[in-house]
Amino acid sequence: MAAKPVKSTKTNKKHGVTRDSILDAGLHLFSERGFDGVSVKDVEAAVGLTPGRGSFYRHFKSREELLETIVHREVERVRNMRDMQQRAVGGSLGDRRAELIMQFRLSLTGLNEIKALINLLAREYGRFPELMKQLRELLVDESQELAADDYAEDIRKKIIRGTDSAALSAVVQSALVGYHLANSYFKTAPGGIDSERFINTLVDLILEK
Amino acid sequence: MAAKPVKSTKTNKKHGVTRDSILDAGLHLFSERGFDGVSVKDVEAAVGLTPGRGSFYRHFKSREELLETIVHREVERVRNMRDMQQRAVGGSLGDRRAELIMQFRLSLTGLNEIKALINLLAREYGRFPELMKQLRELLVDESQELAADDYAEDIRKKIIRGTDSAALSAVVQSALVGYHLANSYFKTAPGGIDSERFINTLVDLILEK
DNA sequence: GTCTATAAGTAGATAGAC
DNA sequence: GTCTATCTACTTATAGAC
Repeated sequence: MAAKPVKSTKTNKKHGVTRDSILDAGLHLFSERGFDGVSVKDVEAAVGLTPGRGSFYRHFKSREELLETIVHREVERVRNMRDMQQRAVGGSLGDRRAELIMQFRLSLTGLNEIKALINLLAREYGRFPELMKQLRELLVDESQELAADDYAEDIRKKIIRGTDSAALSAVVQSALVGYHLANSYFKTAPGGIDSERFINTLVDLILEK
Repeated sequence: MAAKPVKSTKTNKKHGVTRDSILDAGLHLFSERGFDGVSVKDVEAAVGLTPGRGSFYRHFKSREELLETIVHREVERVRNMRDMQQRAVGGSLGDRRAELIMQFRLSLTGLNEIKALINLLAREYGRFPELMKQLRELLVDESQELAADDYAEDIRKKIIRGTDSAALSAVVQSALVGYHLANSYFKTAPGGIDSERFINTLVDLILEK
């Protein structure tokens, strides 16, 4: 299994550019200017290679392979982060209100964390369906189901309002995502409402009493 | 005032391609493939000109001018539509619940109407700030203030819940926009919740009792 | 692992004939 | 109003020297 010669333990970078530095630069460039707005030349320049000399191709076989690698790495990174946080917050206090507020805060900071990834894929809408699917699973499918289960229990206990826990989960998630995107795309909080005020209003809305 | 010679009443198209047909084609092409994904050649082909011959430039001085004209036309179109609907629904029934449901339905169909425009500008994030500003005014600033006024009155009358009408307006608008975008970008209703179920849950949430 | 050089293609835009 | 022809610039990607 460990048959490869001992060149270096992990990132054998000698003195040149690391694969990771290309991934980092690519994520931010693609996110800011779109896939077509970033030439291989731009990426080379960003990591300190002489622009236009094609040294990029020693690291990735094409511009498209770079994009795929970036998305995959980012999705995994965020999935791990979310799972860790979830374990940390889960049923920590008896106070459901405080717990919801904390959860919504984490949702917003989580969305902020993958801002660049969302941006990147939103730009390339319809062009890389396979990559889009990865984002959907992470952002919608997985997140929403988990919350819906909690809401169902709270509804039984008459802690939160309503009867349709799945729909409630969709409303809450949509509100948080919508708020985040309005902030992100228009660089202004909708109606000038800051995130704490937004979260408080949302929590008041779903809590019974 | 009416000094121009009587060439033709409105769209003097002789027999060639109309300016409007280029705008229509441009909107849909840009929306589907992004600004950089659509060459002048593509636009020419779409309206029946020989691709690659540059006849496009008799109608618009550049590809960028085409984009600006498209956005301006679309924003005006939707603003007019919204204002007409608003007059039609305003205080029509004594039933506030039915009225809210109707309003949210109109919001969602309105968002659907400008799907192509939203798509187009979301792709070019950060590149055409002036055009983005037009969309924000239409979609966030104008819409949200109007709703907030209604909510403030309803809160006084104890018809709807909460104390912060501006924040409530932001939550509602964010939920609707978030729901629309999830549908639009992932081509699947979040959590499999259809729009009527979503709207009902949202209305139940904000109504007192 | 980076450089030089270069191939082959496509883009936006213009001038002028019809 | 459309077509022919063309200029210039830039793109992805490869081959081979160091």
